[in-house]
Amino acid sequence: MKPTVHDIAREAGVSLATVDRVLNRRPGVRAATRERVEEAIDRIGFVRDVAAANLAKSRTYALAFVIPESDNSFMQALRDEVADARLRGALERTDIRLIAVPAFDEAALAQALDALIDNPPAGVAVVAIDAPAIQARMERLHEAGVAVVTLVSDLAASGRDHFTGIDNLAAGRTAGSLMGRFLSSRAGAVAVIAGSLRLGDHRDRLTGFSERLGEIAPTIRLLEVMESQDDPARVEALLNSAFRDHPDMIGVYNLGAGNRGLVAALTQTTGEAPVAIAHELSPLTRKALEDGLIDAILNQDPGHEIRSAIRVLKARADGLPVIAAQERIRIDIFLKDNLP
Amino acid sequence: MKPTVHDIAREAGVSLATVDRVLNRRPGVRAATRERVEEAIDRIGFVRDVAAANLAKSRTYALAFVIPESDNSFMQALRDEVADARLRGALERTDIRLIAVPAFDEAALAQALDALIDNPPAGVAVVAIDAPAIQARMERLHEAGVAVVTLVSDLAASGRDHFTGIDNLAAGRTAGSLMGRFLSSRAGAVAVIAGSLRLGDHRDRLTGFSERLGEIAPTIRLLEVMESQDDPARVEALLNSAFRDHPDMIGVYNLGAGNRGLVAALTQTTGEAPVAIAHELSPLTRKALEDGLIDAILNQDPGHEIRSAIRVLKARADGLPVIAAQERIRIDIFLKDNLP
DNA sequence: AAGAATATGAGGTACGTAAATCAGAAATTT
DNA sequence: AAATTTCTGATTTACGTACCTCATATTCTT
Repeated sequence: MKPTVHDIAREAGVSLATVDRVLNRRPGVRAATRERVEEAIDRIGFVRDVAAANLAKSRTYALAFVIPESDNSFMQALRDEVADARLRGALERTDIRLIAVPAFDEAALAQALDALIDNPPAGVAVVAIDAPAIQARMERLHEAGVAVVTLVSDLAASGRDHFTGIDNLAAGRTAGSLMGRFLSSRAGAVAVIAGSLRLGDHRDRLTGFSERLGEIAPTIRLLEVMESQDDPARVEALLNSAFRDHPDMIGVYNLGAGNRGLVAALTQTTGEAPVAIAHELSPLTRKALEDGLIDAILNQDPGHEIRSAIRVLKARADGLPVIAAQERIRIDIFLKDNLP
Repeated sequence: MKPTVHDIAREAGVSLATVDRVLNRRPGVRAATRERVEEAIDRIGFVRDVAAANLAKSRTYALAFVIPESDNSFMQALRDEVADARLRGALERTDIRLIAVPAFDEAALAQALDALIDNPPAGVAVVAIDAPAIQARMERLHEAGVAVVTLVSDLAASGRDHFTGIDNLAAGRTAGSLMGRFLSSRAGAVAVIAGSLRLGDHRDRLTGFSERLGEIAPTIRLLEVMESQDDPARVEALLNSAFRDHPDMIGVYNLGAGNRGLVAALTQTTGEAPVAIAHELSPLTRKALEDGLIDAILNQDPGHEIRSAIRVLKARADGLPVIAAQERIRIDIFLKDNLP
């Protein structure tokens, strides 16, 4: 039979109250007694029954998710996943609030965080803009005992407890590998479009891509990176002019959002189709993959990210350790053949 | 506040006992009353608190995993994951038994299943051999009210409730895509090694691979498939002779186990390295990826599979529906750049 | 209409933990 | 040695559900 708190008490020769004090780090236990209890816990292999504990605590974890209200499908999916998690809240004893803030708007984000500082939940997950004002607020939350997680895009250095998102340098390298191998030994130019190089994740992807492509396909000429602000129209315009200016363009990597523009530009190309690689699986990119317009999609699963963030926030709120390996978000590669 | 059974009782104007009878399908409730209660449940949006329910039931789910005792790293990993899940059992209220049976041994598997029929757990997960004797036993278990899941390798048609594993046809196509694209427009031969074509998953992979490679790279000459019985030594021998017999061999796909033999054979090749694709990430294949010996690894995550199987078995044991989308096992593609 | 059968109500205990109270013991200070 | 502070024990209630018993109400049989 699974050992219970009563077994600890008996085993350590103390009362239930003392066991409770030790288990829940309440004061009023001499060091010697505490050790006796902990030793008994180890000896009989007691594991707290989380279900019963939560039931007794009737604890709910108040969590807040701060996510930009961009209309790109990835952020949309992220918000949808939060909404889903919100519905599951009753079962998981979470009370989740979704706070949508204007995208790229540092002031609005800062304001949202200030509101959270005034009325702090147990944990906060933020798709952060890497700016001092934001970092300062993250640290303030952290110091107030709030569990803090950055989502998708990390801060350079911050009071965050954890980053939930992919390794964007590795993602860029992966894109570089695929581009290089798909192009094989062909010679020509490759265009790269970023949303904004002020975003840490976009910078990392660019770095990784350039490095790896250089290693694997030195004959390729990498065009200067273009910035789209994640705007599909701009992506399309930039690409169209690039195709015009560089007739030998044989590859495109869109490392940001705005894939609608990528697909539009690719549809218009004539002659041999360029190799196209982009990020984030959506109905649009899925169809483009199936149609052969796009050759590979790198993806981070928004559902995984939200669920991981929730697990981490709950664990941190309880002062429990996080199993890093379990919370690593994978870089998925999708071809038309392994679509989920 | 989350509604409880008491709220249902009040709302439906019945006693707690009646609510309990309705919730747990106990007899002794008139149809009209039952409807009143169910209507109240819907109206107030009651969701049973699973944690409290399990606590009250002090229910544990007795589950059995039947897995071949092959020494290849994937089956090893699968068994390790079961062992891990076993340790978590106290928390998740599962009592998991791992039954290792000799690989490829139909009689031993049948015997193991017979033992389970005599002393049926709540759920069984089996890495099944596709044979009538096995199917019959699966159906017998199913009819005895045991939740039944096939693991990794599915049966053609069976009384199973669910298949936990990847779509192997899609996996084969994915391998075909990668092989075709990595080889680009080169001409030459590609070798395929299977474990045994009597295994459904290996057959599917082969079919997918051949189809897709034919579509994408018609200039490639596909050598006749070789069978290794998942034995590394045989894989190596087969490959060595293939390299000798076909000097234009530019690609290898090992769709079964025995990657140690693949790596050994690849290490000995001279001249331009062939494109190599294999299944299952392990320390060995990981290193081969990093060293550039292997170009891509397709992977199914054993941890995901075991956890998914447990979720499905628990849900089935409770008569709850399974969210198919959530239980789909993905085909992971790993290059040296996106290793986890 | 009496008896039998079936529905329902009322109330309790249990699951394993949290959290509180209060009394008494032990250690520390004065 | 007395007063104070710090530990510890004993006991209780609560969380939401399951499951049991017993009593009473309602319906069905004959």
